[in-house]
Amino acid sequence: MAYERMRTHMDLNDRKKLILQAIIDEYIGSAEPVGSRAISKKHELGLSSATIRNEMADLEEMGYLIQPHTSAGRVPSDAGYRFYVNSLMKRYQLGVEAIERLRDELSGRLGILDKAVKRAGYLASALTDYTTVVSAPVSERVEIKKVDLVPVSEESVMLLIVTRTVRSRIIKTRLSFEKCEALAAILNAKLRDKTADEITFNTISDIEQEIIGRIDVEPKVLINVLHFVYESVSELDDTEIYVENAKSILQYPEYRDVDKAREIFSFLDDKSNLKRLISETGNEGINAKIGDENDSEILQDCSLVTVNYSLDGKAIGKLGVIGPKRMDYARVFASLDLISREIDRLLEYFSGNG
Amino acid sequence: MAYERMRTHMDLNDRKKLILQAIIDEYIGSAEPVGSRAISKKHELGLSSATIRNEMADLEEMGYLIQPHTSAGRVPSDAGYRFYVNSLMKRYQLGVEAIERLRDELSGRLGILDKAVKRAGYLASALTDYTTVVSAPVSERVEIKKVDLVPVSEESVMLLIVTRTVRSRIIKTRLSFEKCEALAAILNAKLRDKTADEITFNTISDIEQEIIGRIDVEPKVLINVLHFVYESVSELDDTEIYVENAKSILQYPEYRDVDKAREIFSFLDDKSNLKRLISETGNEGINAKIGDENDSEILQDCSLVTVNYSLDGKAIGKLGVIGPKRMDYARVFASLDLISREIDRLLEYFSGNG
DNA sequence: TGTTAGCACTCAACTAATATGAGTGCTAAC
DNA sequence: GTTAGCACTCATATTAGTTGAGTGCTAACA
Repeated sequence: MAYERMRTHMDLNDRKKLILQAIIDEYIGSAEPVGSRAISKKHELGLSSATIRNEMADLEEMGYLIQPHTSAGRVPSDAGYRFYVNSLMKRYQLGVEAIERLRDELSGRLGILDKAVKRAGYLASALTDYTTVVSAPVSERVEIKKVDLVPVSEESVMLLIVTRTVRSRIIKTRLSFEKCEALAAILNAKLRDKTADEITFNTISDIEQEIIGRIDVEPKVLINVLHFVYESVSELDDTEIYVENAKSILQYPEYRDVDKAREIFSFLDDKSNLKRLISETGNEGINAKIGDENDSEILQDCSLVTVNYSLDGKAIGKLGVIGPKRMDYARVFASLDLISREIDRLLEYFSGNG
Repeated sequence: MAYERMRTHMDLNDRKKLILQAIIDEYIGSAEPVGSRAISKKHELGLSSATIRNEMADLEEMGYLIQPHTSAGRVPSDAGYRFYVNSLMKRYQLGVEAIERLRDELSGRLGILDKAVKRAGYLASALTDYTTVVSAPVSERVEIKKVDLVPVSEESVMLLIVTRTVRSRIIKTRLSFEKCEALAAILNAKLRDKTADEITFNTISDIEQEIIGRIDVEPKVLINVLHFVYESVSELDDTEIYVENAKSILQYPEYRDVDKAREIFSFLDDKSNLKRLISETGNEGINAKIGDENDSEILQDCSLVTVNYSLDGKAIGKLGVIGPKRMDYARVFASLDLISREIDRLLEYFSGNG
């Protein structure tokens, strides 16, 4: 027992590392338990299957491999993947065309920021062929650039709040074009260049006082409008979350079971799950949660790799890739690295500091 | 043969209708071939299984039923469903609470029209538990209410086009706040209350002439801005399409086969498919396409039920439900009927004619 | 003439028995 | 330390046999 424990903590020698790497590489491709013969043949280690078998037995004892049953090959354990991700994984170089295309698609004829982020999620899913989750920028530092009221019918007015993006909502109220303009002017004077967290209920009360007497609006209407302004401003902080390419889950053999797939789909449909999920990941660089490192029961057989994107060196949103534990980590890491850097660049650009 | 053909065109007597209805009702619930004994027992027709068997044989001969194999029960054919939908189906009454909730959710704290429509799709999927496809209003008659230019950083300006909804895009260009305002004023004077199809390239040229000399902007910048204005206005016509609750597909036994499900997911992911699909449906009232009535290969085992929603009696968008052929048509028809009427009401309201 | 009981027949789906073969661990020889 | 060889294991595939739901047809009955 003492001996066993020693072994468990012993460092892997180079040959063991090579073999473990070969097994995981193999398994990532095949999703089938890997046998000693396959390794001995396909990977040129110059070792017989018997030798590999011995090493595999050791690796299993150390907790890096699992044997589903006596007469099957080996499958990486969570610890095996973890070791692979930390120490074994080869750098993956994305093709130049892929990088070029990415740049184009992200910055090209790109509309609004929300969409840039959504698009980044889409691109990550295209690059990796896994499902992606992306959270739109958290907006504590987002300044209000403009507020506007536009009558869109006789009985309704559209409230616009322009920050780095636009939010809009319809307010059911009768308000003439002129009164809208007058109201908007005051709102702008008071709200422009403020950030969402600077605007309190008091700010709104001030505005109310300002308006009363200066503009002739029914109190009921005014309260209605200001109510929505406040609500909309408060909502600026709401993190939007987008899921892209959920269907890719169905293509991996570990989810041939429809019920399992359905569980994940339901999980991905619930934004509150996703917000929690994505908020629980590391805040620096690229981060992987493998199998049981995920808190959520449903993701025990998945890995989640996330990256932060930032502005002025401060993380403001995350992009994550969800796939089977045997995902192609090297490729995913490379893709996320690239995309996050491109988003950073883009945000820098639009924020006017660049 | 002559006799057979006669039979095929013969009208169904009441008893046959009752039996066919019983079979389809049964099959909609179970997804398993329906046997004569089950009908004889569960539905109080006062007939023995032998009699039912005889009738079933007739119904099969007439093309309304199919026997998957000799020793199985009967399954409705496409023609069977068609007859059911046209003549047999019972009116379905949605619960009062469901209707109330729908009204609340649709009109309550509802933001913008795009979202109302998306929400309607969501509600339809919640009401029926099938996948829904909904196309946002086609905008030929949408008037431009306001155009605005807002600087959002030192190097970028946001272009806003407000119609019944808002579209926005970022233009990378240096433009001071004052110049933005001046430009916006001219754009508004020229574009307000025009519909997208009224604005041609000439309109834009006019505006260009107007601006040159009056406002001091670099020609390059001006051309850039006007280019985007034109492009954005042209894009107003783009039909947006939303799919809701695609995952519901996985819950029906006809899609236990992951590959089949995946096909459909891919199909639903491709907006061009959906646009074609939804444009090929009837333009009045509620419309069903059953099985092979769908042009698309992939939907041969599905039914698609659509309804138009309209403004001033003119259809401007569609809402569709996609599910297995044995879908609960009565429920789907009732749900779509209700929702489309509610949307009509809502649009009427916001358009200011109501 | 329409209805039904009864019976022989069919065939998908389940079960059990058997074969296959990929892969292992262990031993003994190199 | 490495490896050939062999006995052993066990998931998977194959086959044969059984079951039972459901049918069509016939003959008797109201």
